[in-house]
Amino acid sequence: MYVGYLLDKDANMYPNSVRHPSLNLNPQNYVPAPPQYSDFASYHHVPGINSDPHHGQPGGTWSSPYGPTREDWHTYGPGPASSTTTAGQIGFSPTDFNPVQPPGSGLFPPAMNSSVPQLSPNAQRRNPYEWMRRTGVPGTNTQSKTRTKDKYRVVYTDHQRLELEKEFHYSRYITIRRKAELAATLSLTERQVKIWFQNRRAKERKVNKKKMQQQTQQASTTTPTPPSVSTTGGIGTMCSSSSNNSNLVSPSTMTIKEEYMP
DNA sequence: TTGTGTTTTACGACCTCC
DNA sequence: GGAGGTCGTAAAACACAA
Repeated sequence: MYVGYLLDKDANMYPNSVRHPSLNLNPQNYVPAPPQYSDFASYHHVPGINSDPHHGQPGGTWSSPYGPTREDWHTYGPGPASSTTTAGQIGFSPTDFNPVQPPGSGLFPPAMNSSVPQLSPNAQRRNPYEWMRRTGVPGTNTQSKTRTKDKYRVVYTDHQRLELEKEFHYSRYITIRRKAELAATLSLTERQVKIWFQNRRAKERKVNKKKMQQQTQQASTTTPTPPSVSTTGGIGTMCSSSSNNSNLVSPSTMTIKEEYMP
């Protein structure tokens, strides 16, 4: 999966970046992260994308109320803290995708160099140039129209997807305010951000459903009695601003790595 | 190279909430 | 009534086996 590829690729990208505590924490916008999201406690937001006042918080540490740090997730390593970005120039450079920045490589990421190993499993089968071919040069933010009739759908850039994923990991439901911010910084429309989150939740539900089916299948074949479904962090514990989330399935039974396993 | 299955954007229908 | 939720689906983009 691409995102896994992206996250792997960005393994050392975001070391000390923090999320501004005021971002979603105002009374009406704050979406209390469910316990299962404690996995993302160490999720760090991109400082580079945060030219907006909500992401600034220089040097601060977002003391997450969401539980202990997860080692799977703190692999966001040192990353560029570009603070001079504007919408469309989202503090992004090709080097952002590479934890190791060889000196002198200005325009192209180390992935372009054969000496730098690919970090993700997908990368082994992906052409290192593919991210360029598919989405154009990052930073120019040229989205590829995929149809002659102007647009059927665009393919989001790796960076756009990465940031959206990170936001999603922070909260399954994006606030209006944050949606506007993300849309601005990623050069997307708010509608696109909204729909992306909708699709992303649908994807998660699909994955969880699949896992549940596998688990029940396993249980039925291994044990004579059906296993009791744990309610702690299980189904229906998803907490969100949405009033209609009872059918959501908690991802707590899976790790990040599981979810983004290629 | 090609056929096929999966994933990713995008939309419409419908529902709930304010 | 508008905004945003899920659900289902279309179609491009993509991965991969044959």
